[in-house]
Amino acid sequence: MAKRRSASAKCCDDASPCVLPSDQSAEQFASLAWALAHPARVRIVRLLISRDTCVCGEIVDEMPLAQSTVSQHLKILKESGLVQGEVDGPKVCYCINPEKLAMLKSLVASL
Amino acid sequence: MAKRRSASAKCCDDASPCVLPSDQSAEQFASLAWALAHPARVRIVRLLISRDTCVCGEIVDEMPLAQSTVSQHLKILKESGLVQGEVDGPKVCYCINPEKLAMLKSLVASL
DNA sequence: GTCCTTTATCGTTGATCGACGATATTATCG
DNA sequence: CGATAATATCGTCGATCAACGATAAAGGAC
Repeated sequence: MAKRRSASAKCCDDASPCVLPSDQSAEQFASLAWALAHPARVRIVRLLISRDTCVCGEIVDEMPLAQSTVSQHLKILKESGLVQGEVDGPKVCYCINPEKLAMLKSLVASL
Repeated sequence: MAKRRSASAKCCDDASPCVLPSDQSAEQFASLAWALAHPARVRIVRLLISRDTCVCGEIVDEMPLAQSTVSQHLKILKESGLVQGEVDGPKVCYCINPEKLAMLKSLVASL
């Protein structure tokens, strides 16, 4: 949602980036907020922060959701940049991206 | 979205609150994040913070959106508790709810 | 009382979310 | 190479978002 806003006339023409005029920062903010706008994703992020060791499929076990659903949430988190995935054999280890997390904190703190 | 999660089996039965098990805080977090998960709402919140005087329909002028759309966003912000509206004659003045804002900052900072 | 202004609500439409099961993908192991 | 395990992706479905225009509602002004 935060990424590809529907280009509904009036806001932007053809090739323009379609950010609300003069506020690209709001886009960035909303994009990060969006990543955490779902309880499951909040839990995942908290989990990843708490465990320095990047977990992988343990996340699925922690959540009352299907594996595919968790995978989708992870994808969203990855797209937001808050989370990074690293392939480790057949598994994938996820971890927090500290820079993005710091950026989020900074953006919120400077509200 | 943050409020009435679709109750899709498996997660909760009849009258249960349907929070992800043992994490009601994630619900609260997500609810606040959701309020700011749209660039327009980020801009509105920033606007309200910058102007100590609670603005009203000026918000509409600041945004490239229809009046009804802005009103909808304001409704969402009000429901999140981040913003309060106060009737002033025919106009309505909006302002930030400092407590909710503080709560948001606290939740994010303690990530 | 009637107009005008301001804001909220309604109704619609298209797009996206969020959930799931089923299936594809990829890598290790025997 | 074939089987197994771990993830990702696909396809679907119902619900919600986000936008708009049109209309209702409420208060002030003349």
